[in-house]
Amino acid sequence: MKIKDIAELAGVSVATVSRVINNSEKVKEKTREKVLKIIEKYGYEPDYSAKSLRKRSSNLFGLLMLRTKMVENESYTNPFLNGILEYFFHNELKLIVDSHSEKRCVNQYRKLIKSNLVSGFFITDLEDNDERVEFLNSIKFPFVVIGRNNKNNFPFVDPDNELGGYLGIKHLKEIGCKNILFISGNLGPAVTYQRLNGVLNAKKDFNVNIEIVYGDFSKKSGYEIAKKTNLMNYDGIFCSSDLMAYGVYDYMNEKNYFLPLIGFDDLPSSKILKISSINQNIYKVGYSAAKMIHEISMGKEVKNVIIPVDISIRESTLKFKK
Amino acid sequence: MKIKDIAELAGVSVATVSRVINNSEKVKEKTREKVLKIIEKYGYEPDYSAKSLRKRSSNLFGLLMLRTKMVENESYTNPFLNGILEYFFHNELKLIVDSHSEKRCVNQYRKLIKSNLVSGFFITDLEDNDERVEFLNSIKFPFVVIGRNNKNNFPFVDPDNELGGYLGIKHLKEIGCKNILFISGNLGPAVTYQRLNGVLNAKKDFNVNIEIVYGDFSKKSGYEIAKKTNLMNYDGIFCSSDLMAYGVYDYMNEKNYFLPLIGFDDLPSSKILKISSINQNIYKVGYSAAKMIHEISMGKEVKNVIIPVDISIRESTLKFKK
DNA sequence: AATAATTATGTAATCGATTACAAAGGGGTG
DNA sequence: CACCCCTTTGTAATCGATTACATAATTATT
Repeated sequence: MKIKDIAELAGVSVATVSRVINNSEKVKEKTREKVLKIIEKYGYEPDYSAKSLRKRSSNLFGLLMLRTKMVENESYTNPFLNGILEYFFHNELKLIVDSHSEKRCVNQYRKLIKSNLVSGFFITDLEDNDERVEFLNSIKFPFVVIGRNNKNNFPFVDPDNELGGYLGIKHLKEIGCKNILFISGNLGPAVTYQRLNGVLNAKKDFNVNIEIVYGDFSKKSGYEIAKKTNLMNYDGIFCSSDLMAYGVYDYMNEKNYFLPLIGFDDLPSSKILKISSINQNIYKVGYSAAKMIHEISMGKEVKNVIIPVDISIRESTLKFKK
Repeated sequence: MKIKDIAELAGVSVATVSRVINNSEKVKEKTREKVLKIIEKYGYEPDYSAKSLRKRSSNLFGLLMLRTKMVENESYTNPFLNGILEYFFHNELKLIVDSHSEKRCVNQYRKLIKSNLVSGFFITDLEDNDERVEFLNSIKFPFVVIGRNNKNNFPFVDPDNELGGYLGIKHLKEIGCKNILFISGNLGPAVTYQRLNGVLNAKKDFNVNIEIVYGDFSKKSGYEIAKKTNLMNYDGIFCSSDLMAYGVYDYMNEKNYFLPLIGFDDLPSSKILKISSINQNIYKVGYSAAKMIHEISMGKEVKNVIIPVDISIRESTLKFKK
């Protein structure tokens, strides 16, 4: 069933049918109804390829994720996808999901662009020394980066990690902590600095003592830091990742000695372990990114978006509330 | 840059270029090299729409997920996607991910088909009273169902839930349990029966006492069952979902009274809580489903696939080992 | 060397939509 | 009724690939 068939059945030309489908030009109301009836009756849908070929544009967008990160950051993917899909669904856009390995992935992007398969794409897990940086600088094609990238001027959506750091300390202060251990991630990723900044701002605002040590975001590093630190010196612990908080939690469980504990990321497990955590609103990140790539692809000017974060307060801190 | 440009630059006709690209017919080696050099030089990629329009087929496949389920079964999505993407990546296929709400989703599938956008799709979370069942019976279009559906004869991929039930009991027996409480999911979903069957088979084989009670897969129901049951009567607990196991775990923590505990699904949190669980190998489910839809779309005969499951043994049972 | 057989290449139709341009239809006015 | 203007509709070119068929080039056969 193609446009020609519909045209014949309705006794009009293909141009008229096309006009009805696309609301492009004025069509007499009577004709429109006649055509719509036939379309409805036969459940006609325009051929996707023909349409994009002729229009020289598609409503497909690409999301290429690093395979390793996809597995590591498992709990990021789902809300992020959900956010994108929510926006896409309401705007009749479609998402192509693909994975790529660390190396030689630029070719995948290049292919996507050159074959006119997508009208834009999302970039995740971009690091400064990434081969994609040079590539992204060289193309004139719509894309949105998830996560800030200090060195470049790419359009981005990013959770407000700084606010997250701030909120964590604020909450600890509120339940009465005065000597806080902040377990930061390793210096390198942008989020490390952002979270740290928030913590330092809060330190000023709330006048608390904060000791800073550095892990590497992993559970293991959290555990080991807890082990080699004299926890007696502190009355609250804030970790720059949930995984590190889980490590600390494990250690505290072993020693049966508990301090107020906050993580960062609000992974599903934190709910189950009842550990307070900073929630990054990844769903909204996805939604905003989707909106952004859509607008960019239509040639609109866009502003970068910083998504506010929340704190999910649970027993790990609540039970210490004075 | 289109095929005509390449043809002119290489001094051949478009047909020849097309032949080189598709390895379709014999092309003189010298000509091939000449053409490939130009293609390489200019980074030419065939236009995707033009290709699919002419070929009347695409290498896109669709995955429509229920929004509610996507959020609920968060930890399912990622390994499942990963499995699909792994296969797709190596076979140059692309995945379109879309979401749909409970109602009126059949139209989305119909649209996908009629617009020739995809060459097949995955069906997830299919229930017996689903409006999609009738639809799927009515179409002649490639699809694969994830999860068995007893009433229909659709091609499917499914984890071996029965084996999972069996392995759980087997393990409890091995660490010395003789009176086991099995907390089943509610009667309804196919998995409930499958897991239950495995449990009953194991009961016969291993000669243990098993009491069966019914929850609804949720954490809350696990907690409440634990609360109203006299746990003293048992020396081991096997839950038909990790969430229920978490509920039981919570209760045991409160009472500081512990029994060997196994969950089902092996959610990420189980690793952190160190609760033994049945691992469904969702990654492999995805991979197999991808392979299957690919083969179906090429007209091959396929056999349904049942993916073996494992048991992840952790402290929740290990520490009771005699 | 002439012819047949085989291989390599080119020409042009085709996939199913959109849209520029042309043409027809309809209404109002003097 | 003739003329003009505006609305509505139709014709045909076009997007960029694939491929049936025709033809040219090459090799093999006698």
